[in-house]
Amino acid sequence: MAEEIRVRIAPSPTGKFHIGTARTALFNYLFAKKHGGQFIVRIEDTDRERNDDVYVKDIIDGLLWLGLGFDEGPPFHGVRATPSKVEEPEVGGQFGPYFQSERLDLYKPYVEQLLKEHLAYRCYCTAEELTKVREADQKKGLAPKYSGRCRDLTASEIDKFEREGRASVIRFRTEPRKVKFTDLIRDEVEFDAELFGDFVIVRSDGVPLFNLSNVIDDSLMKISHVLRGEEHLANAAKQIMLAEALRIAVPEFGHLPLIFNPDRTKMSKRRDPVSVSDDFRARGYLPEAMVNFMALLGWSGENDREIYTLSELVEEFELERVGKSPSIFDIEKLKWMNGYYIRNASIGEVASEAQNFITDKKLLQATLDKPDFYLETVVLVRDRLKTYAEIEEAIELFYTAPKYDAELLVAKKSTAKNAQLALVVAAQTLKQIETFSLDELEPSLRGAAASNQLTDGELLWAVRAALSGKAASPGCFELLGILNKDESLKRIATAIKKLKALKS
RNA sequence: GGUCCCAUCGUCUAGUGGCCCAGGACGCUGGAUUUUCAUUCCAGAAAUCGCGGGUUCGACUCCCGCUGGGACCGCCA
Repeated sequence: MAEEIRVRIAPSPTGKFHIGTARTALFNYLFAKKHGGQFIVRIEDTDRERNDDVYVKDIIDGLLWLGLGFDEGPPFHGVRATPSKVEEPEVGGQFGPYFQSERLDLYKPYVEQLLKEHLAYRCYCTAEELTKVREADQKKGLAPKYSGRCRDLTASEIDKFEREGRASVIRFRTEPRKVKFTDLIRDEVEFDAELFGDFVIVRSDGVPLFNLSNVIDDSLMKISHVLRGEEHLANAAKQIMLAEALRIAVPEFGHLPLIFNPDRTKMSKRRDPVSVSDDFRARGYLPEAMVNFMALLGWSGENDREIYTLSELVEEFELERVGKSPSIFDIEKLKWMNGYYIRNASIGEVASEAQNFITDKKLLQATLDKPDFYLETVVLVRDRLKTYAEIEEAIELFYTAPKYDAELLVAKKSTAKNAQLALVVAAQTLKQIETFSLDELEPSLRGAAASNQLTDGELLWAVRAALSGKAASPGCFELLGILNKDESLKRIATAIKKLKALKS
């Protein structure tokens, strides 16, 4: 099989780029690149009511952000989308257009052919009639399927409907048969076509429906493998029937297990973090962590390995190692992985990426004004970050004197009295030191603690708390080193005042 | 209701008849380092492999049934 591997994702722009779509895109990308194939994006925007171009942009931006550049797809330089990070992928392609709404004419001959060969027919039933029947069926516990009322209309009946100006849809004439296929992930799958009934393939406004346009486009675009969510499993059977009727190529299908919430329900737009841009990118997650994490949802490599870059995934990816059972999206593990990637990124990268998450204008300006100082602060906080969004809270103490309660200054096994003593002693000691360096700071303060019957912990906690105003922060000496003499002494003085006030 | 799919620690998963009274990771607990937090390191608890039958000398692994969960059944995709 020297056939070229060509895969696609076919999102419909009816919402923000969904994490499930992203995972599907990832697996398609990995599969294609592993085999030297092409990854294609086709926007299925035939549902005029629900489409919006802002979603097209969101989807394409998201793909590029994740690093999933595509070989063919819609243009993103124009109005419909803009590129973000990543090297610009080749866009457009010889099988365009890549917006389904621009391909409507392409479907016409196929529909005509189906009609002519009586493999499809016009149905004049109104939507109301059908809903009524469907609801009645469901109540009776019957499988809801089309009755076939318009299946064998006579010429005069058709004539009559047409003269009445009745709208019509086009239905595919489903023959009683079994549709069998070998799914790349689920192996042998079989459906009884009779259960589908004669499904609609063209709407009354002449726009082809998903199953039809999808299968025609896949054929026209020479798609070799279709990897998509499990919710499409039954569609595969319909599409195979359609493709056979149309005498066009049928791609290989592979249906990926779905991703669920912790409560085992499908992730929903309304309550769950599913938007790649809003819920992950904007919250300070790294694309590398997202990719790595998503890959492990349903796929696993060998040797218990957990950490993979995109290109390593391309290298290791095997469709055979994709599981069949649905997985739950565990945000805790994502957070861990995100933190891992932050810790392993360079200081420079963390600094510049995290900077985008500083919302306070003055703080942001301060980091911009003194980039070297900002870099130093990042060195101190980087290992504590789980997401970039935490940067602001982590570094603000380096820029403004903190607000806190006096109680904070007292170490766990210490007393307010000792805390005050510690601060006074520390201040005296620090005043003697000209330039704050770790080498000098540490022995001096420890010595000061010892000679005043204070434990290291009591003294260092008090000083650290005075400097940071937080129960958790970088270390005492690091803080002193970066805040420097004047600011440190000032904060310690404030702390001493607080303690005095506490007593009275 | 019908059809189809799925089923190993709380979660992501390894495991393709004996190496598994089940391995890794997240999370959790304890410890070490340490001035706090985080990092790092070490240790631990955590799955009678959904249940019941088979097949086999031997089953997490194969077969059947059951149960549970999910998806789909639109003039959405």
